[in-house]
Amino acid sequence: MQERFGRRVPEPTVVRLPVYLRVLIELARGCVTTVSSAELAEACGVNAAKVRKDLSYFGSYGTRGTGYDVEYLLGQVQRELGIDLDRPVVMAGMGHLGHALARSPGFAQGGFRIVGLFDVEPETIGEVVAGTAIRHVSELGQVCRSQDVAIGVITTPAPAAQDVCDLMADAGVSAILNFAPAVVTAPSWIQIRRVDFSAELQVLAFYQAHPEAVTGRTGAFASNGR
Amino acid sequence: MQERFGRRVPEPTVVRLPVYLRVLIELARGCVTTVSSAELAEACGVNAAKVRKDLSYFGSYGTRGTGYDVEYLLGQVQRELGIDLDRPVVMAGMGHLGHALARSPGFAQGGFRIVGLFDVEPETIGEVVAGTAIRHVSELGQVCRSQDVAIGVITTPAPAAQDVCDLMADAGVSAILNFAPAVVTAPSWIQIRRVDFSAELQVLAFYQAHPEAVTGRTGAFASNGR
DNA sequence: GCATGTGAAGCAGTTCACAGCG
DNA sequence: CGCTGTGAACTGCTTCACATGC
Repeated sequence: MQERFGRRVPEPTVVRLPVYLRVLIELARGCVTTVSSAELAEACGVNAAKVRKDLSYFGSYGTRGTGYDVEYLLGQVQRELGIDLDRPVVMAGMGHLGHALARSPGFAQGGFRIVGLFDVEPETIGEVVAGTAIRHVSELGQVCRSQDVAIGVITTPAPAAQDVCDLMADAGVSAILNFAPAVVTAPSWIQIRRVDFSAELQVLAFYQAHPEAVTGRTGAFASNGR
Repeated sequence: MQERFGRRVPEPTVVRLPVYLRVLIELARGCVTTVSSAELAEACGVNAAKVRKDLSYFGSYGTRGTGYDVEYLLGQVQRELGIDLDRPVVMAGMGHLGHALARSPGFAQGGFRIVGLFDVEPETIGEVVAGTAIRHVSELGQVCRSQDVAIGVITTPAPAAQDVCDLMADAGVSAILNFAPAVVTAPSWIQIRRVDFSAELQVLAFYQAHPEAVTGRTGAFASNGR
C-alpha cells in the first residue's frame, strides 16, 4: 500500500478514476463529508469491492469502520490523475464539435489549458473560441514545439484525421484523443484514444438486435436501479 | 459456427465490430476484394487471432488459404450490427455538441434516423438541423412513444442530463447514449453508454503522469507502428 | 502451401470473504 | 461492531498453436 510506483494499475481502474472524481465532486458540492465504498459504488454504478480495490492501488485513503473522507479522497484522486499539473493542449478541427469541446468545462477543470486551436477554413481562422484565436493548421507544429504540448485533440472530419495525426506526431505530441470517425495510426510511443460517436450508436444497436447478449454490466458505463 | 443464438458474444468483441466495419468500408472503397485476418488486424490495430476469434462468434465467413471477401464480410458485419434495420433516434440538447452530432455522417450511415431534436432554449427551438426542426423537450415523450423510439442521445449540459434521462426512460427508450459530463442512472433494463470527453483527457493525463503504467495496448483504441 | 477456425492454455480483471483496525 | 484493505478464488477475454480445408 501507498506506493507511487510498484503495483501496476489495471487500465479499467484508470478509466474509472474520472468517474469517481466526478461523483466525489458532486458529493463535496452537496456537503457530504464521508462516504463508504458501498455508497460511492452505488453512485458510480459499480460494486463496492471494485471501488475498494481500485483505491487500494494508490494507497489506504479510508478509515475502517467509517469510510472515506470526501474532501481528502477527492484530493487524492485528483493528484493521481495529475490534475494539479498544468497541461497544454492543442485541438485541430474547429467545426461544431471542436467548438463544443473547446468551450466545455472539462478543459479548465482538469488542468488542461488550450494553447492552440487549428483549422484550414479561411473563414474560421481568426475566430476566438474559449479565449484562443483559431490559427491555420500549418502553425500546429511550431506551437506544439514552442509550448511543449503533450496532448492533442483531433476533431476534424475523417479524411483529415490521419494528416493531423501525423502533424501532431512530428511535433512531439505524445497523447492523442481522436474524435474523428476514422482509425488513425501513429508511432507506437504515442498513446491514442478514440472516441467514436457512431461506433457507440452501433454498439447500442447491436444489443438492441441481440438482447440475449447484453452483459448485465453494472459498470461505470451502465445504469442501475435508480 | 453460424448460430444466431447460442454462443455468448463478449462485450469487447461487440465494441470492436464497428472498428472492423469502418476499416472494411475503407478497403471496399479502395477496391480491395480480399483481406486476411492479419491485414485486417493491422489496419484495425488489433492482433490477427482476435480478429478471427471475433468473427468466429458469428460464423465462418472466410476462405482457408485465402482470407475474407471484403464485400461479403462487410455485409455480414453490417447485418450483425443490425445496420440494415431502420432505427429512430431522438437527441436532447442542441448546443454545439448536439449540432455537430446531429449532422455527423454516423447517423444515416448506421441506419439511424433522427425523428426528434429537443432543447429548452426559445431561440434554438424551430431551427432546422439535419432536416429536422428542434422542438421543446416537453414534446420528447410524445414523439418517442408515437414513433416507437428505442435509442436516445443526451447532449445537454450536465445539470439537465438526469432530467432528460428520466424523460427518455418514461417514454420507453431502452438505450441511451450520454454525452453529458454527468453520471446518470436509469432503471436497470435501460442500457446506458457514456461518452465523456473530460474523462478521456484525464485518462491520457494519468498515463502522462504514470508512463510506467501504460499497458502496451495495441487495441482498437491504440496506435501501432505505422 | 497457406490462412482460417477453434480447443486449450495463459493471463488479467473481478468478486469473494475475511482479517485487521478504528 | 462496521467498513476498509487484500490475498485467494473465480470468471472471462486473449493468445497460442495446430488441425482443417480450400
